[in-house]
Amino acid sequence: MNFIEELKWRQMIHTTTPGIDEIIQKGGVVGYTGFDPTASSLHIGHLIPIMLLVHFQRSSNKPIALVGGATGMIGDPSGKSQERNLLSEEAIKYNQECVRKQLEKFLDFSGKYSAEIVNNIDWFKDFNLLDFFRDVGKHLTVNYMVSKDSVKNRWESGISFTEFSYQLLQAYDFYWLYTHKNCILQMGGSDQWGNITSGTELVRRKAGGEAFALTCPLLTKSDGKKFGKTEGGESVWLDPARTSPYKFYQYWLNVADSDALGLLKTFTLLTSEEIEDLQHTHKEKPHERPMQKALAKDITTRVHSETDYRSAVDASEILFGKGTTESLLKLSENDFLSVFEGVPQFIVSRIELEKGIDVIELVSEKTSIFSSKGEGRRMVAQGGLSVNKKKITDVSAIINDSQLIKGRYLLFQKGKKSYFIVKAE
RNA sequence: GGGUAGGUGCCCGAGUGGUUAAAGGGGAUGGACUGUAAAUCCAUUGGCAUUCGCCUACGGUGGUUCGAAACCACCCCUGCCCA
Repeated sequence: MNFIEELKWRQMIHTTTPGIDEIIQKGGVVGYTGFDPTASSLHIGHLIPIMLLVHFQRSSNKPIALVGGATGMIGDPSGKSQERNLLSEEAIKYNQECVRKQLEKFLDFSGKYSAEIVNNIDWFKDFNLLDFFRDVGKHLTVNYMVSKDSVKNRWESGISFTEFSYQLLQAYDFYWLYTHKNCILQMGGSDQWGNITSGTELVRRKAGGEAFALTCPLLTKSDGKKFGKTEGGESVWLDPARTSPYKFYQYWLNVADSDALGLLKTFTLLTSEEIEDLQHTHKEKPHERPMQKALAKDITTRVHSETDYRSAVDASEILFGKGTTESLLKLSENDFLSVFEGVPQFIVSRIELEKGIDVIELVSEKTSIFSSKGEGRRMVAQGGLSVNKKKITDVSAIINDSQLIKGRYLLFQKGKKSYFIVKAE
């Protein structure tokens, strides 16, 4: 399989430096991509460069994932409209360890083209300032650096010397990998073009060698919203502690039809035939959303696990399928808890519940499912509240302990999608 | 420092003495439709009581008035222009 051809049909190429096709043809190339440890987990936006590495390795090349322990301390100005706060050294150390573990899930660390993870702190920590200026700074002019979009875009609002120097560090990474690991290709998002070419330039001037750049397009959603954010605006993380596998699965399942094709190409390893089949099926039965289902299945399985995928599907069935009060009552306590994991919980006194509590009071005073009694009353009257999957329409209904699931839980729904658990204690 | 325009509900924005809890739009939430989509349509969007009603609200503090978000005074803040 040819790397460039593969990326082409997947529409994952934005720009490349000339001559890359011929170099890659021969195979056995070493290439890398960088990840800054700005958080303790990668999010789905990072999956794009990860997929670049995956395809790279699958087409018989050696991928290197660089964790930016050093560059993460500086902050990349690319795509950022303002100067950012620096993270503490400990935070970065912790983050880079977490990031490293996540990367290990995607790449093959055995065989001829075994992947490698490096950390640029290793070559920067003992690099003193004067040496850096003499050995690196001397090779690139400020004029050249200023002409980069990442710097230009900040010209009016201001950019610190620290962030300005970022591209030199990244350029040096490339140079270091070129000289120590024989790495000749750097990949990244299209916003990285400037930083990457600073690297190829440094390799050319300082080592007289030729290095290559490949960037992929930044993803946009058809509705114009930012890719990788939930409706609520929070990022979709790879770390199950931050974004539960269920939510993760749901994110992909809910992508718009118009986005699904591109996402399938970018994020899954399905072949073009398989993807075409899915498109056909989708055209015939759009309501079944085969593209989204395949997308969600593939990614959830690879990022989490088969088991996580299964339980996400099960949970979705109960939450959104024809789940009824009966199927709800059939769940074991453990299944119940795992299906509703991450759902906001409220605790209500069992004694009060035995006496019976007015729905409106329970929903707006004992808990904050609704923000006021007025709102609660309104919503109930409009059919916006269900208890244990049954709609409540009577404003004066009384909730008591006989309705508890497993003798302990009440499942409230605001509308169709928002769930709340009330626990009796 | 001088001049000028302005500060209204989650946001934008109308309103310039009384049927104004405050037009309109956006957003948000709920409902219908549906595919857990998009589009569309309907409803709700200060709090309490829900039955008349009561309370809190239009930058802040006082004042004029039977009555003010609107008029006056002072103060605070923001935009723009000039030095």
